[in-house]
Amino acid sequence: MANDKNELLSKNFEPQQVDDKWYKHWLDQGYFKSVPDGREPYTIVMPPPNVTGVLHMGHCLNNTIQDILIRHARMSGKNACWVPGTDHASIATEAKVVGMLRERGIIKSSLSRDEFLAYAWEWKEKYGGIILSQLKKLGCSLDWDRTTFTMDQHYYDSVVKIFVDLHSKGVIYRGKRMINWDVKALTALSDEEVIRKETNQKLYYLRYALSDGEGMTNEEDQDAIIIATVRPETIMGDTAICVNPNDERYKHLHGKYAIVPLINRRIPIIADEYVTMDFGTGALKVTPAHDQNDYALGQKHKLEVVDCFNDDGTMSEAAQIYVGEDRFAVRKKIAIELEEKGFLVKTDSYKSEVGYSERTDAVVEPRLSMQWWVSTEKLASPALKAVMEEEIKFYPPKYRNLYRHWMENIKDWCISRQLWWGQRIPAWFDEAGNIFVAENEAAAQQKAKAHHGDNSFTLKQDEDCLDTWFSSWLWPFEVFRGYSNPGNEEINYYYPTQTLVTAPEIIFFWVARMVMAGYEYMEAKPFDAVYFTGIVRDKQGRKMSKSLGNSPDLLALIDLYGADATRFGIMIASPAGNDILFDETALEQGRNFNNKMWNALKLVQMWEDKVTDIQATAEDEFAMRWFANRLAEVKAEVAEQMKQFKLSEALKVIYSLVWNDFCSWYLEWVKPGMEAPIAATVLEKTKGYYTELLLLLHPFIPFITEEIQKQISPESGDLCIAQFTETITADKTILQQGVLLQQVISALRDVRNKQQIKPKEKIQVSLQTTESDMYRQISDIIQKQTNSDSFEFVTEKIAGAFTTVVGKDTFYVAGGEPTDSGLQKENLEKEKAHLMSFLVSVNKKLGNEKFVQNAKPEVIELEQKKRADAEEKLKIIEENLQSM
RNA sequence: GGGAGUUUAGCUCAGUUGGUUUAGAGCAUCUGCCUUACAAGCAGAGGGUCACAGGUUCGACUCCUGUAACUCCCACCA
Repeated sequence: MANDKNELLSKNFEPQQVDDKWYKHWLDQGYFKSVPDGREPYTIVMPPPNVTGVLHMGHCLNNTIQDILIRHARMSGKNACWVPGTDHASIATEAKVVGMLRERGIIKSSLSRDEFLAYAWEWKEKYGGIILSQLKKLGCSLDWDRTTFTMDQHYYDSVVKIFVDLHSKGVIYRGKRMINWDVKALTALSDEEVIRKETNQKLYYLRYALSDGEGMTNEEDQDAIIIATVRPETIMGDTAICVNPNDERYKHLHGKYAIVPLINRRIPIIADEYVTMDFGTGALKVTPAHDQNDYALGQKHKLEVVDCFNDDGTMSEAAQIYVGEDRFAVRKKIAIELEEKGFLVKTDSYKSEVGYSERTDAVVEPRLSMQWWVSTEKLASPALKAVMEEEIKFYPPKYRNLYRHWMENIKDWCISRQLWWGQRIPAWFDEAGNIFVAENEAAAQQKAKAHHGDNSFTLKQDEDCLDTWFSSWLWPFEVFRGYSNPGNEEINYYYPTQTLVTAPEIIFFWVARMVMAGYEYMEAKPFDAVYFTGIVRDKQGRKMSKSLGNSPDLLALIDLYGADATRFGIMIASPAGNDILFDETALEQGRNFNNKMWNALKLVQMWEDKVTDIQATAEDEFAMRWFANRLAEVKAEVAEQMKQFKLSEALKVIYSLVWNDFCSWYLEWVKPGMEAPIAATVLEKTKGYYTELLLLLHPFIPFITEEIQKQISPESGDLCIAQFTETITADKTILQQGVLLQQVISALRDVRNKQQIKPKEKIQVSLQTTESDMYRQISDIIQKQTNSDSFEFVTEKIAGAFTTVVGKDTFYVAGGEPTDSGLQKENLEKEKAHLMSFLVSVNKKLGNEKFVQNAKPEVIELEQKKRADAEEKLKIIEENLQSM
């Protein structure tokens, strides 16, 4: 697969040349396929995107995280299984299909159910797979053979069976209630599908004349009652006016009647404490058909219900006027008419929360209607317990509170939708309105026959279908046919799954319900952990949306930067649960990182031509020992972070290890001179370290790591299925020596900068230290890294040289123009001042009797060491200052 | 109206049970470099009274109380 070793590598990494090649290779090798075996499983079921969807930044984040977890598990000896799929998304898809038909000049109502469904399936086959194929571009290591759709036959059947089962248990029932009605989609919505938005409205003050008992209007104002409403178009549905019984202004009106303007309906004036006296006029028009509260009031006071709207939000016959016109058009018109006829007293501007349909963005109409419901109380209790007792862990844990709050206040779930695309409700009615719930028509017939004792009936199936979430809550087990084929090998092996990665927005829609279904049907949790991603926002923190046009084209980004850079960019700053502010510069950072690694590869490959069997130098040995330990240290750190799902942090740490420790320090330390050879052992070790880095990075940026691995070692196996190596315990001493070396190099380079010594100009370094043995093994590195042509140990100050102190060692740098003693004096004075004030604070601490009494011995010891170190260093600096 | 969360360098965030050389990283900024792996780069530097006010403690970014700002969730004031 890999290029020939001697082939010239391109200047920069070109993802377009390698991404597809490797994805195809991994697929051909079947690396993403999982079958149950002796290994421990690591299972993730992908949150199935809507068939209507196209890949957006949210999917990118979500699936990148899942792929990182899955690849990390695969490389950790686990049997990794990641299941893809799509959701039929009843409302959203039906809306798309209706739209498509409209473009072709077909109206839905002119089609039979079967004809419509044929179009819907056609649409699904054509567009439904796009989003999954886009995930391949991202590098997602999904087990494609397991791809599941929520309307696959086994899945559809399971949904229906579960409906029947819950109905037989009395958990599912039918009831007439106030529901949220979507006038665009013409269906009921669950409470969760309603988005409340603060909306500017007008509050209309309307004058309702008081009735003399004969239904006559009286034109005098004192004989009227004024109400405030934001919905003047519903006055035709008014069946009472309500005031607070304690409201002195209206006490004389209790039991009297008022006249609804325009239609002259006579309605009673009732009293109820529900009404707030200081809102509006303290008098409320009661419209039981169009408001939840009014409905409750109506029930209590046995009021008539007048529904003045049609399904689609136009005025109904019952409204008497404006029949067939849209509710919002009528609102404007009726206000004018009311004003003209003297019923409108005034208007105020007013802000309130209005419910919008999540799917169609239509203003939701509260409506009384017969629907199917899931009683959630019993299902909720084990589901609440599992999260509270951390049998299921949430990352970040703050979402436990949110979950608890919802579960403790859970309401029944409206599951019927007046749509065709979805699982049809398995309930049949006879002419008398008896309901028979059964898996299929034959079974319903049997039930009906048993009920009637003969065949004197015809059955008609409920026209409605089920809420999408009533199918997606089975996802974690039915993708393994855990319900349709209970106890099969796969469900036993893969369930419970390990991690669910999803957005907090669907914690109620989906997460909570999967937990309920898991306990109800598998008698076990669906997953061990839930990782909540944040919301992807734009640079200014706004949500990405089509209307704002701030949602970047993901595929274009992948084309431009490559999949790895895209994954890097989205992951580098997105801790669990935090919203991420998407900024294209992060992708640039990812691309730059790829180039950095690519160039390191080029460097190492150049060394191939310089190999000899010479011995590694002491400096090489030091560099290698240091890097091996540094690598060990980071590996341990990364392992810990992965365990805690700190993916962003892990990536940052590896990034820094590669760029700073490996490229900036290690490679420079072992780099041979221009014409000099390199020891074979050094090259081999270096390639080994590089491979270790690639292993760590592979879950994050799979393509380039696979490519580089093949470049440095064409015979090696594929990184995709490679296993992480064991971690040794890092040696603290060598790590500290490494840090010291870096500090020395930086300090000397700083002197060069401050003295304005040109990079090409050599410097001469002298060192006054008590650790000359240690420095002897790294002196060549220091010289190489600071471009100095001499390095000597001395016992006193070098005249005319620039003095700088690192730790307890004093360096004298000569070279370039004569030293500016003012500058170096200033430098040392600054450091002196810093040490002095530091000493003051340490001394204060150590001088405090209570501190010495109460603090832990190791803390006191540390403070004493701090003091000793600071004093020693201060002494060195003062000596240097004196000799200036 | 109720609940939760956030507030640390210009930006995005780390900071584990209070003590780790008087707060770390990346990006951005500034200075000097086209040094043959890399200018999409290299080297170096600057930048924070840890939102504010109290309290507990020998010691607070870390614990407690209050205040402010922002974010999210839930909720039937027309």
